[in-house]
Amino acid sequence: MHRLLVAEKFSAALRLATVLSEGKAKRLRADGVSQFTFSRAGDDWRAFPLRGHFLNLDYPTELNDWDSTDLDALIDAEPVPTITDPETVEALRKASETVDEVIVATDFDREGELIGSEAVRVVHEASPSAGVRRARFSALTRPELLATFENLGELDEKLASSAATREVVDLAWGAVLTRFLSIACDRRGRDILSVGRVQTPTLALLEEREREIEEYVPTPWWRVVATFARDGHEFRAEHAQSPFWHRDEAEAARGLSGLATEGWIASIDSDMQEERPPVPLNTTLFVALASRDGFTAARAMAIAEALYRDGLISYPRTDNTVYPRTMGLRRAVEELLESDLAEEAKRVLALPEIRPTRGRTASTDHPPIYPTGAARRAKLKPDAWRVYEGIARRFLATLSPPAAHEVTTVQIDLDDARFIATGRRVVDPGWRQVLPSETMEAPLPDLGRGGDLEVRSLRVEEGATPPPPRFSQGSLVQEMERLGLGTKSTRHEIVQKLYDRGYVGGRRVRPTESGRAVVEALIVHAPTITRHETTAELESRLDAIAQGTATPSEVIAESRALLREALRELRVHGEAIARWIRETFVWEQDHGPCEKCGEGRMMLRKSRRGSRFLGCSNYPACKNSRAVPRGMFMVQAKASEASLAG
DNA sequence: GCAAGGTC
Repeated sequence: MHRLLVAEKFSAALRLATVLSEGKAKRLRADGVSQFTFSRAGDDWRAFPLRGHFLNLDYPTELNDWDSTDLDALIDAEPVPTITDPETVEALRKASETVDEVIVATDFDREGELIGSEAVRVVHEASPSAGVRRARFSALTRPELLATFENLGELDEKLASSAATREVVDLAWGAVLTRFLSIACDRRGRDILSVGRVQTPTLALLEEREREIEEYVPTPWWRVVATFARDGHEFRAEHAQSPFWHRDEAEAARGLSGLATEGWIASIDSDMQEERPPVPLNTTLFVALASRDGFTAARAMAIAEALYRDGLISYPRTDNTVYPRTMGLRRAVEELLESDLAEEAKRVLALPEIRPTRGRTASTDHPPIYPTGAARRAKLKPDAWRVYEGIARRFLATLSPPAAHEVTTVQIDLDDARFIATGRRVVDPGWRQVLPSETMEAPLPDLGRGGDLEVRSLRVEEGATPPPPRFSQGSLVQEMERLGLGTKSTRHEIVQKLYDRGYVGGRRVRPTESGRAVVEALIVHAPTITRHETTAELESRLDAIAQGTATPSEVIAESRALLREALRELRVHGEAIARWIRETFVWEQDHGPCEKCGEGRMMLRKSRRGSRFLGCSNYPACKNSRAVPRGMFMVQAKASEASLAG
């Protein structure tokens, strides 16, 4: 028997081959693809690594001329799969020539099922009678894989066709609306106005937040604050009724404190509080943490991918926040003994038992992100080390005991007013030892059993409630996850895309005027594509396909009807929309008269590489150009080539 | 040249 094992990626093929062969698999390179051969139970096996999807949908060539293609025709057009990775497909075909059985071992999710079913089609071109089975596993651990291969299942063609339906729907909405807006606003080439099922609702979130900020009416507050001292050590206490929402109430409360020069401690209460260690990292949490450290989402993922390829961390694209039971946590900690975090690892190994925390999402994809190899600071670039260190410390923290804090509440009387001070002291750092925080400690001075306190100051502070904050890239990715927009593998790319299109800018993500004009036009005239609920509705129809209660053609027909309606409405208002968006663009791109020729205007342009600069509108007669003023756009490297060596 | 989804 010749069995062919098809994996979604290199690391999975390697792991499958290693486990199933008891470590005896041989690596060979055939037709440009590294593969693994081994024997098992008297059969010849070969593990073949794909590189994700090798097909992509596209419209037939005659529909790819934007000027001559009627968009109604595009809605009803049947897209055709095109091979995007011919080398892999050719190698797979060669590897399939004498195969008796193909075992689909791609990721255990909807896209994995589609990738697998497409791979089976390639296999059957070479070996039409080959049998097909499916290996479903939720972790590449030995026990899990051995159990899976004792009990192989069938390929789920319905699930695969639900993924194929998503492809058709996404392409149709994206292509039709992108072309409509781009053509209407006369924006071609690298300046197209893109629209999509995930990017547009994400932009709408940012637009909505921006509106909330603009329309926000701050509420003023007043706080009555006293500074007390004991033995020369000052601390702050607040009036028990703070904050006050009226100035005179605050002034009256201060008045009641009178002219007292001493405060009297009415009570001191101490309470022990346990701070539980954090949950394991999935992609979204990882991006959120990295974002707090100043990394963009795309840069954080690029570094994580490079660390993964170097064997230093586990697969970085995962929804899971629960370590699989079969994972071997102790081994993973022992691995770190060779790293610059050896001391921290030793502390975990010295614990009587290793009990990991668990998050809410136990999914079937990959384990949470954890370190798989030992790294040293001196061997990595500073950014790569920071990311690695963050992941490794987080991992150790999830295995560490809780931190214990003593929280002290002191009630102080000042004439007829009551003030409250709270302090916080670390009693047992627990996991905080490996993942410290700057705000852990805020102790009060030793107050003994009470008594008098010196009053150093008594004042009214005033301020106002702040508007909701702008999203960071990290909090945006978290919000996308919460709303079901995008996947662990694509959310950071979508955010990056909004920057690349010039729809958003800034370190806190803020829509540009152009981005706002585009999304506002769509909110009014094509709301379907701007709502995150549209994705949820699509998901439920895709589930129906997977369960056999709907067919792909039904769902595609429904989607086409909605798209036709959106296009009709957009066309009715086409001219007004185009004028609105174009005027906004011109206004936003115009950075004043050219200082060189004095005739042209300095306009925001995009270079061939995608970066932005200001160039004279009289180009090529005037070649004046300069950098974009800071803060307008966050210009950033894609960092896809990120290497780790330092 | 359009999307979103995989992975490198």
